[in-house]
Amino acid sequence: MESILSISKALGEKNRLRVFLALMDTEELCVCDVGDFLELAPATVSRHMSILHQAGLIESEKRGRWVYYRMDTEVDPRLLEWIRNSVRDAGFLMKDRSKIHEIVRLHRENDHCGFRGRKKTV
Amino acid sequence: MESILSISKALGEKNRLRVFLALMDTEELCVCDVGDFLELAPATVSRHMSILHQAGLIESEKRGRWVYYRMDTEVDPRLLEWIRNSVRDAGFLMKDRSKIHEIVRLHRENDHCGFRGRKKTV
DNA sequence: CTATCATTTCGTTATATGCAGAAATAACAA
DNA sequence: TTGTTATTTCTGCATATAACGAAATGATAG
Repeated sequence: MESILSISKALGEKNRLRVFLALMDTEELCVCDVGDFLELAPATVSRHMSILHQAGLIESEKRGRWVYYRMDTEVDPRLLEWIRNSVRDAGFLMKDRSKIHEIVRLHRENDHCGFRGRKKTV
Repeated sequence: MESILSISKALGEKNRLRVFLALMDTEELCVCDVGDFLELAPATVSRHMSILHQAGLIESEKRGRWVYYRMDTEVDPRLLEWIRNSVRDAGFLMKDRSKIHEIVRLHRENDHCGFRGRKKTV
């Protein structure tokens, strides 16, 4: 029951659910990808990812300066089936999908967040 | 996505999850059954049931003075499969299971909560 | 009708949680 | 080394939510 509870808590917050759905559609994301995606501060994103991780929904891998998150391969396929099926409608999802793909594209071409971030163009 | 979110929120609270699991194992429960089960005030129980109801997880039927809640027949079977499978372990569940059955038995024999409730036996 | 019981709604309080900023840690580049 | 970027942890604040009691509502019994 603890696992149902922690998973439900993890997915019961809009931003975390959006990240998880994005990771069902994207190989891997680092914290700065997600930061641009959700438009939240890195500290906040880090905390959200930690909650998803502790629920066993995602796994992390550190490569160089970046921590990449992806779907945990151990996630119960029954859960994924329910989610995939429930998300069929989702005009919302289309927007998020193109958004995350665009962000990943930019981040991989340039140096992740580096090309902007703290650099005020004012 | 809204449905995933509201369902996850609904099940992401321990007492609501316990009620939902109980309803996967019990035909129907009224508010006072659940009150004795969770050991919470009727007002609190009513609110929890309302949240489960709004998430589409349970349906209600008023019969006489009582409102009976049961699993909503429209709940996605994929969700139920995940839950059923995740709950296999659950030594906790055994305690809750016998507790709810005992409460229902007592309530159906006597007049629901009436035989005690506000009547302090001190 | 009046009384009683079950439930819901409302108001209040305590706790939990999302958020950002600052500081700490880690990895690399120069 | 020093500087830069990415991430995490910590702290404080604002909002969300779970809890109760009291009052309102609905239904039945007398």
